[in-house]
Amino acid sequence: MGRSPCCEKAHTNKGAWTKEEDDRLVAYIRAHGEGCWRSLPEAAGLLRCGKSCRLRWINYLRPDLKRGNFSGEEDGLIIKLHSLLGNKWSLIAARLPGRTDNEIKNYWNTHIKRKLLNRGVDPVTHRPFTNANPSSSSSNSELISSFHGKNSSSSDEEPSSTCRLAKLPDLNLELSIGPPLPQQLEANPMLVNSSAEEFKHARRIPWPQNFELN
DNA sequence: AATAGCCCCAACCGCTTCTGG
DNA sequence: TCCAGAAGCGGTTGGGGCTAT
Repeated sequence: MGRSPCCEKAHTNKGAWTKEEDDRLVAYIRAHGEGCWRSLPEAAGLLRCGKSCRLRWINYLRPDLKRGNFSGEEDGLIIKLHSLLGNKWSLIAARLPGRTDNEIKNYWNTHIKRKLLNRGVDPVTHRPFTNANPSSSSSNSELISSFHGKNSSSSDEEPSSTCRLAKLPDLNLELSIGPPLPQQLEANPMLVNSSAEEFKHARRIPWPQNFELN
């Protein structure tokens, strides 16, 4: 019937991680690298399930994490990417060096969603609500909303990704593995820290067939 | 000073997808 | 090609901290 549990729950800790557990996990990964999460807890001497270890490492302990507030630039990027990708947090995180999918998801739900609502923009569709004030200046969300408006002729159907990209020329979705081109770096400094490593987590989302990157 | 309500975020859960045999 | 196990993803929740009353 149900799926077997990912680990032997009777013998695992749950809840907040202690300093000692963090230290053990970091020490183990420093020594052995990220490997088999399922066997890691036992090997590292942790009474946690592998999933929990993976999450703790990815979301909190990784040395390349950027802590602290999101910049305005990151804000705008998240909104744009969300308008294109929806709740594909791992894909969005892949475009924001040092940020995790969980962090972006939380930030979206607690800050950006509210911000868009205050502007009269539906955070799900990125379209203005019918009673939205059309007179304000062109913020990112409004740029996106106005684009959606032009393409929403018949139904709730989402426009194709290629179509969306064509309308958002300032958004670089260079999602192939490899260093960005010099002209791409010049156009978007956010790409400086991008690497194949960032796309490890994004590899499983299939792109639309006609998805043009350049 | 006490406490009720709210906000934020770390962590969990269940499902999907990938991979190797 | 199929299947089982492992990894990854996104939605949801619990609880600690902050603020208002």
